[in-house]
Amino acid sequence: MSAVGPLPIPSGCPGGLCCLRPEPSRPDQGDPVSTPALRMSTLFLRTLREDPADAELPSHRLLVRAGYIRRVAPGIYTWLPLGLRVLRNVEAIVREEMDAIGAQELSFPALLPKEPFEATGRWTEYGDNIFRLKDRKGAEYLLGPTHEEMFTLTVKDLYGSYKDLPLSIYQIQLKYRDEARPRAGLLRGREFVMKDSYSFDVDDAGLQASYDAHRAAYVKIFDRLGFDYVIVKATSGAMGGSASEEFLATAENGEDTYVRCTSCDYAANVEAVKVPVPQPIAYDGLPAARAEDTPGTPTIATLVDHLNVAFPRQNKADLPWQAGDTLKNVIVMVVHPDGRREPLAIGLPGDREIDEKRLGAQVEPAEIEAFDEADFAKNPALAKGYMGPGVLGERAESRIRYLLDPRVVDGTVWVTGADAPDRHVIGLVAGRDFTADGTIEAAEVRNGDECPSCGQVLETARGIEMGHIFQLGRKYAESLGLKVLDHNGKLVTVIMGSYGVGVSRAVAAVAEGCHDEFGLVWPREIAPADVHVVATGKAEEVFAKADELTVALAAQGIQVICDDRRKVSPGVKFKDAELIGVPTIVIVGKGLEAGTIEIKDRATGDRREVPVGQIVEAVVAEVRGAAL
RNA sequence: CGGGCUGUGGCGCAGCUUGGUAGCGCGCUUCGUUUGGGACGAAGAUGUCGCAGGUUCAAAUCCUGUCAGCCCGACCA
Repeated sequence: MSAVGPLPIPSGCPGGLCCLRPEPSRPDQGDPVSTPALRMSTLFLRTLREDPADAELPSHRLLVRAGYIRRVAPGIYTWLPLGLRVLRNVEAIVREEMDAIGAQELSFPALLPKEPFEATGRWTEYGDNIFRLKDRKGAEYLLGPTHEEMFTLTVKDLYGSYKDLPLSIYQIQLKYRDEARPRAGLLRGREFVMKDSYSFDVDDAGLQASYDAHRAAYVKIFDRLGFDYVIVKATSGAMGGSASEEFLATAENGEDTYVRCTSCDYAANVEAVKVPVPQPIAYDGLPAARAEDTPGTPTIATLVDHLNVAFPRQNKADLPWQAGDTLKNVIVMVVHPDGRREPLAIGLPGDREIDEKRLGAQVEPAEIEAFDEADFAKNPALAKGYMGPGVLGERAESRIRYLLDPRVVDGTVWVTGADAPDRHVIGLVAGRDFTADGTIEAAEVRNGDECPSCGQVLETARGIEMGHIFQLGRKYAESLGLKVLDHNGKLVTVIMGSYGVGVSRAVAAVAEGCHDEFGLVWPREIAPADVHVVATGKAEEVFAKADELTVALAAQGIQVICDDRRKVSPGVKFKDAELIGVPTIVIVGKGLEAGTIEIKDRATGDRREVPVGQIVEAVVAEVRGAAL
């Protein structure tokens, strides 16, 4: 048995703290590369007994408490040694899967000149979200919030022929966005690590192939990251583009709401849900619409109450009037990027609210503002609280564009405003009595809504956006002039795809999904180490054995954290091990007298005693087995 | 940008109503005891009480202003 003393640390490692860089991929020959262990006695780490006051979400709380990250400024964090290891592990997975589909890694600066962003209009469109700065000469720069321009311009710079394509390139880089409200630790920061890749193809078929390859790679990445996720249809947001899917980590605390079908495999971000359009209904023989006095009924609730008192239903006596029988008309102000303001009227069933996110996605890149009292004053045709289709529409008196919820098909019958104070129209038939300028997906999506794919029931859930893939199309290629010569010698605009993974966000998302009351519970592939060896007791023999085991495991290429702290009570060590969340905990202690060492599974709590002589292979099997 | 809350040692907090020596727990240092579930004793170190004005003999405490942070909402990848 070796005496406790200087540890046989592999050469090149000054103190066991040096292995913070991603582990290089192992040589194929199968010769295990020894990995320096982290020793708690010297590890730059301080765990906190209490939760930090400014953290709410479990991921934020635990990452700070367990000593993975420290806040420096709002939305800006330091990666401490353990955290950096996890981050690097996530990066390594992303890198491997991107490389596997032939994407090539490069790295753009985070500090960028403004000119490319002016060329695409985003210097202004991105607004306050850009961190801007000036150099000593007064030239303007920004910290890149995203790098579409750089990717596009660099390809333009170097390539000019269809023979050069297809091409997929990516980077893992820090991004900067001056969030109005950074929150939830790493989940929404102002500085964050993102993998973004772009594909460049000459035609739609090529784009589709590149998209499919990325999609497959993303499935592998998120499978390996080891948390529950869903792939949902999405809108492409400010980036522009068409086909689009998001990878969401399922999480109650997530910021994104999505729906999934309880019967088929349909899933979509609420912003992207398309309402199933009912068949038009024949309206021959329906009674004519009639306007009635409905005093004091400017809201749907007051209107429904009044209807049931003053105009109880005759034909369906057992069905009182409901909010869904009314057609609610709402006006918003659409503000275009050039500052132009245009009112927009939306008609939807009275039992639904406008979902501002869904509406926003429809009018992108324009923004929505309230249509206020002053705006009403400028449009005398509008009777606030009693607006109806009578005056709405581009060819109607108000000249305001009027779009309907897709549920309002021809033949549906409604109660709606009569465009005069205290008056409503009953029995107004869509298609017969009014038409609109089109339809719009702006009504809220609710739990229980009909699935647009199979007609069954949708349920809503929350998630964290982890990845987003979409077919960008020609937007950036056009505005930046990225063209190549095709095989006929003609210039064609390149078609691009855009694919992002929130790398630092993934660390938080995994933590959000993988923890218990005691601390973090990392999936094996991204854990800061494979094994956490805990030496308990004060016997020299215990520390010597823990040391020996640590070295032996490291020699097998296993990453080890060894709690070799003297004068620290076992309770503290156990608590720290559980907080830190390495998947396998090995306890060298009281069992040693009987010749055994304990292996404990962090996730399940299962523990077993293993004879000292078999401990190395038992741990190796545990690690390799679970890691596949 | 709206609403709410909070700024006191590295962390978590009390003290403020009613002005008068800046306190507690954790952590940290030293010594001793302890060592299988966040040990114990003793002795220590660490504070421009967010900042700036004002009132007062005297301000962490009262007044005015200001800045910052967190949470909810809006917005956003």
